[in-house]
Amino acid sequence: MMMGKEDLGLSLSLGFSQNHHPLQLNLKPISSPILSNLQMFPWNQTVSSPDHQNQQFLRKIDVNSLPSTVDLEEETGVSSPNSTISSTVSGKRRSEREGTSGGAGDDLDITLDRSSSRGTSDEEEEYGGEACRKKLRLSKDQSAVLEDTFKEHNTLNPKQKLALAKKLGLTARQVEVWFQNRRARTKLKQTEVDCEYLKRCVEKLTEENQRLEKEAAELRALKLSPRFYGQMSPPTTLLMCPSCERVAGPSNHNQPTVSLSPWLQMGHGSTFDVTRPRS
DNA sequence: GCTTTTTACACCCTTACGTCA
DNA sequence: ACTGACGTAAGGGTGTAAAAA
Repeated sequence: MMMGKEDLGLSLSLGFSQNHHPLQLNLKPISSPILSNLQMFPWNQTVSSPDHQNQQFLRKIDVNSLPSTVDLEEETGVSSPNSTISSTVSGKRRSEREGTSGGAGDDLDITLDRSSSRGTSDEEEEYGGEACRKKLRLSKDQSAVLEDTFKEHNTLNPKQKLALAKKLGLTARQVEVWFQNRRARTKLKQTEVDCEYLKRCVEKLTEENQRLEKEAAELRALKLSPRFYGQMSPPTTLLMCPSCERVAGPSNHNQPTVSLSPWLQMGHGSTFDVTRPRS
């Protein structure tokens, strides 16, 4: 099955160590271990899952059980008294397209308009009685079931969608929309978490950068001081030849000055100053 | 076997409605 | 009662992969 764009989502992992080890940037198509702990649901589950997953799902939701309109009315009456259910909307309905392959969507539409507890003739007149979008407010129970299902799989195949729609007394399109919006909400929250994390990374990197710049300035000052210059031990890190960019081996700490360049031992005739930024 | 068209699905952006402070 | 902010159901556009022609 196809992969959505967000399956290619970029995650960024930066590791900070107490010993100022190099930062690690891991760009990979999955969430970082740190961020994934904050991630509520897996992203890479696809509807192309094996049949056993569908069967497992269908075991929980009885495809053959009719939606309980009585229960639905009770739910909307108790937990969502202001629910206004109408699936009659303008524009091309996806369920119409689905009807060509499944045919069950039409049956599901029957259950909708009856459960409106606030739909009045005034409102029908206000909206012209047709072709105007009236927003459905899902009941708490419906939302809970949808939420539980989403935790199991954040996408549904057509069978699962229809079964869930039947169970909840909704249209397949409504279930589909709910899952789509739910995925969007999850992604948004994850983006916010990632953003916060990256902000903290920037702060730490800024601090680290300032610290290193300060350290470099101190080293430059130290080098310019003749009193300390002669006492300096040769550099033990960042020994890279400026001409060929080869990294030298460990310097000899018995050598008194930096003038004994490891590059000389490597056959180079010149020295370079690791305390001075290369231009 | 290859190309084009169709179909189904997911995502994104946006709109509009319901709720609440 | 009014209003703005916010959450969210739903519409429409677009991209993509698989199936069909």
